[in-house]
Order: sequence, then structure tokens, then C-alpha cells
Amino acid sequence: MGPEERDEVDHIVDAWQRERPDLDTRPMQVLSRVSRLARHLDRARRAAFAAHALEPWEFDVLSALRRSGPPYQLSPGRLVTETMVTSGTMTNRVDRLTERGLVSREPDPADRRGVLVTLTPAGRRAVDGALDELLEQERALLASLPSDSADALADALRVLARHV
Amino acid sequence: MGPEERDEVDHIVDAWQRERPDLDTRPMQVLSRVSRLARHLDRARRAAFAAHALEPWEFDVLSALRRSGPPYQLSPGRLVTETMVTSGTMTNRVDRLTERGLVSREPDPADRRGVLVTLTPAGRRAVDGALDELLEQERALLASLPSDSADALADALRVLARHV
DNA sequence: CCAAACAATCTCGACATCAAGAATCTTGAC
DNA sequence: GTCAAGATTCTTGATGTCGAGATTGTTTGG
Repeated sequence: MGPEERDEVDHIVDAWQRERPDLDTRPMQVLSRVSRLARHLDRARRAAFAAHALEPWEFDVLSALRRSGPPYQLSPGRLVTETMVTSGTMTNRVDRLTERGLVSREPDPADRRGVLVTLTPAGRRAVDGALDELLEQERALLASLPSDSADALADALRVLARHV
Repeated sequence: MGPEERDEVDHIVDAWQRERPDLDTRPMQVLSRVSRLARHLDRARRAAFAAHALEPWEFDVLSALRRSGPPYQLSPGRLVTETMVTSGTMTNRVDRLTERGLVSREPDPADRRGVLVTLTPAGRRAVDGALDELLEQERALLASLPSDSADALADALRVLARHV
């Protein structure tokens, strides 16, 4: 095990072993950590974006538009699948981003039902700045891992994502 | 890289490399996967608990009480730290679990401000059944990884959790 | 003892999300 | 051409969470 410090999940697993010795708790060692780490990462992201006056949900939408490339337009339906939220949520998000002037809604010339959500120049500046800050902070966090270990971690997570 | 299939995060990273070639996107390979996987796990947990008529938030509270051992009592404040929510949220959760008969509120004999949230027999049955089901499902998911790879994954996640 | 600082819990209002369904438009079969 | 089925977006009501502050009780210093 080495001289590593024990974390919250180790204590949770110990408690279960004590109260339910019949359980095979190995899955918790991986999956509880994924869930708890994700919650901590959310908080860290919120802090990183605060300097750019963006909420995490705002960044999620803007970054999907930004990485789609010029002309930085996607349909609401496409944004729904990229960001893993429901259509009602996306309507609400686009409304508020429009109020802030970070995106605009354009009619889709090819389908009169459709809309194209378009990144404004202000939206692009905001998302580019926030991403630089986020990656810098994430790099600092990952510096605690040897780089081959980070690669192995990424590979293992990729396998899990495919099976879930 | 091997013959592994590429996942959503690989495509997202490719898109960023195309649009922002100046970025070092390696942190995304790990941390975006953690966040996205956690969202998928939430959905899987919801499905696993549905057979036991529990919501994930209900399980979180009940399991903290269950693994604390007899007499299965914790203060609201302790539950707040164990489950990573605010005190207002916990008041609301305990209210609804009390309505369902899964916990009860007892006065703390040692501090008249205090309350001890107590697991009822029905609550204990529900959480024990739900946990069995959850672990079984999680074991199936982890079967896609060799066991030494799962151990390495757990270790790497533990290191990250300590630095976030 | 008393007052002030501290601690534990709860209240309240704002907010983001979801699920289901409505409204609008498109497509394909006949 | 027309109609039914499908696709796209938006609306609505319910729900769970947060954050700030109120309430009640405890502790500590003088």
C-alpha cells in the first residue's frame, strides 16, 4: 500500500467492512471515488470560472459552441446531447446566455422549426479566458501524478465509460 | 494506444486541438472523464435504487446512518459533512425521510439544541437491499477492467482527491 | 452570574434542473 | 397532394439544492 495517506473513501469502506463484513466493497474503492472527486472538481471549476464571471453551466454551453469551430453555431438539440441535459434545461440556458449577450438565437435557414445558437464575440472571449484558467488549474492538480500514471488513469476511465 | 474504442472525450479533445492548437489538453483526458463518468454513474445508481423505491439522495443519508453502526444515529451536522450538502438541504431531506418512515428525529440528550437522526428498521431494510443491488451492478461494470488496473485506478483517484 | 461569542438546526426565497406534453414544422407513404 | 408519423423547440409544474439569516441553546471570560 505504501505510505499514502488514507482518504474519506478509505474510511467509508472501513466502516462498511465493520458493519457489513459480508460485502465485497472493492467497487466502492473506484466508483465512490469517481463520484466524490467529481463533486470536488465541480467546486474547483466554479472557483476557476468566477474570475471570468461564468457559471459552470454557462461554460458548458459556450465551450460546446467554441470547439465546434466557425461559425460557432449549433442547434439546441445538438447542445442537449453535448452537455447531457434535457431540452427544457437547454431552452432556459440559452435564454439566460442571450440576456447576457454571450450567445444569440438565429433562425435555421434549412429548417423553419430549427434554431442555431450562435456564439457572440463576447461569448468567445469569455470562454477562451475561462478555459485557459481551468486548464492551468487542472494541470496543477494533475502534477501530483506521474504522467504515465495519468495516462493509465485516462485509459481505465475510457474503458469504464464505454461499459456504463 | 491499442485497439480501444475512442469515446466522447476523445472527440471533444480532438475538437479542441483543432480549434485551439495552443492548448495543452492532457488534463481533460483525465478530469473531463471523471466528471462525465460521474454523471453516467448517477443515472445508473438511480436505476439500481428504483427497485428499492429509493432516490439517490435518500440512499446517501440512509447509508451514512447504516455504516455508522448501532444505534444508527447521527446529528444533522454530521450528516451534512458526510454527504457534502448544506444544512438547509439536510433539514429538507430528513423531513421527507421522516414522512416515509425511514428515519426519525430524536432529541440529543446531551445538547438541547441537538437532534439525532435515527434509522428505523424499515430504513435499515431499504438501505441494505439497495446497497446489495448497487454493489452487484458496480461489480459488473468493473469486470471490464483487470483487477490490478482497478487497484491502480483507485490509487490514482485517491491521490487526486487529496490534492483537490 | 451575565453578557457576548459560538454552535446546531431550521426557515425562507431564489434558482437550476427534469419530465411530460404542447406547438410548430418536415418527411414519407400512399 | 394529403395525412400521419416523426422531429425540433419551447412551456409548464414539481422537485431538490443552495445561501443567508433566524432561532434556540451552550460556553467562556470577566
